[in-house]
Amino acid sequence: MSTPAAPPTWRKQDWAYEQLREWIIVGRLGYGDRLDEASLAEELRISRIPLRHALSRLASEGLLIDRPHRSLLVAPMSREDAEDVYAGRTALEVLLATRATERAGTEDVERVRRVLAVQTEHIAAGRLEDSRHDDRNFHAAMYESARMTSTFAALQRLRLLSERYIHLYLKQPARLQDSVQQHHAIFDAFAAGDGARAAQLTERHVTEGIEVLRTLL
Amino acid sequence: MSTPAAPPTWRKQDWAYEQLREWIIVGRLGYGDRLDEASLAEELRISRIPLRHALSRLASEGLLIDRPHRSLLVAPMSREDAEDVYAGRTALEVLLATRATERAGTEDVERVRRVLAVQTEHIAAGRLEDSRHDDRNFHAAMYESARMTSTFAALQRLRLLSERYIHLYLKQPARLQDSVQQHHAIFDAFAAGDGARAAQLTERHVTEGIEVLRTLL
DNA sequence: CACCCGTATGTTGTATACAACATACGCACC
DNA sequence: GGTGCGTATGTTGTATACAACATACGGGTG
Repeated sequence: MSTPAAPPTWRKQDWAYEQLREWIIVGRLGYGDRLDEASLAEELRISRIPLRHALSRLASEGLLIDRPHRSLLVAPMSREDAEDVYAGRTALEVLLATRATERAGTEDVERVRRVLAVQTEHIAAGRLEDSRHDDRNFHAAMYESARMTSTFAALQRLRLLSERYIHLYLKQPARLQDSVQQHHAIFDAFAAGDGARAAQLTERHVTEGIEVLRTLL
Repeated sequence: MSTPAAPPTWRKQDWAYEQLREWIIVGRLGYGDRLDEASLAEELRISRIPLRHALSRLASEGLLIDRPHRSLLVAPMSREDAEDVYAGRTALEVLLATRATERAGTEDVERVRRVLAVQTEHIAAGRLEDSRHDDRNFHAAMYESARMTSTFAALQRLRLLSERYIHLYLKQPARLQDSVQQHHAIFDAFAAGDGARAAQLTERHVTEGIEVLRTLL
């Protein structure tokens, strides 16, 4: 078993959280798996205390189901859940794209431009493994301009839940090309200050995601 | 200090979570207050371990700010934050009201009717202290029909953040009358299967909340 | 043979003890 | 007198040990 030997630079609880989150997203931990605290703690080379912090955070974010006095469960995936998550995302992303465009200053536009340039480079270099990260970065950089930290946090919750689904299809290079092209289109509307168009393109961007998923679930 | 002496029926971490959440909502714990784990644990008559679970959950839900190796902070309130939270709520509640109405069966309508009846009784009996609870129950009962658990959870995050603001004005009996009247109107549209109208009334319901807040912040 | 209850086993929940880190203070040096 | 570093203090982070609860198994009883 490929237990990461690297000791954490920060708090173990944060490190464990990110590790477990990744395992859940890529399916190393799936629905029905037994989440035994002692075994997990041993595998991660930490004690149960920081592990429990990580688990409790994942539970409050919806990736795990908390059942008092019983083992935690990895939340099941389903087509209904994907539809649910994507519908919620659409509502919030449309709002955030609109406000972000309305409120963006020149430094905001530059920030998003830089993030998009990085993603474009990664695609050109064929670095598929960064795609989920780059995608998240682009939207985060853009929505930062909206100055809506609470709404953005609510969106982040839904985005996190959708990452397991995104993982299902983002390995296909063609999808990455589509995605980055759409990002460029959204960015153009954003930079031009056309909020309605940025929102419309964002809605379409999210919608295409669920459409692809419908063919896979 | 009125430390509740009642021992928890369930896990202490859950009890502490609810206790602290309430203290934050009603302002007994406010921005700038020192959240010292040892003192809080002593006050709640529990050890630091369950307390830390409660704190970490509140932090991941946005009521507290987590700064590694430093005391947690109660998240500040501001007019900008209220605008943010209410804008996000509007987007999600409109979506949920629409879907709830579309998907509701007769048993769903009956459930919401019962909840609304309870609230109406409480108002008539002058039990103001239940108002926040009843308000939450009504919307939860209705949105349950939407069968969108993830989107609903994202909304709950925003609703939780708004409860501190709601607390500012919900003590006024006149507001309660308005609120329950609006609930009846929303319920009528919901029961009639008129999703567009239910959504419109819901949007107005939320909007009135932020409008009242603008006069107070 | 079916059902129920007591017990054994294992897992989660909590407390206590210790280690690591951050901050503030004071002393020395410039 | 001001600045910087070392140390003291206090708080958070983690580990270990124990208690409480849930489940599964087995013996007893109808």
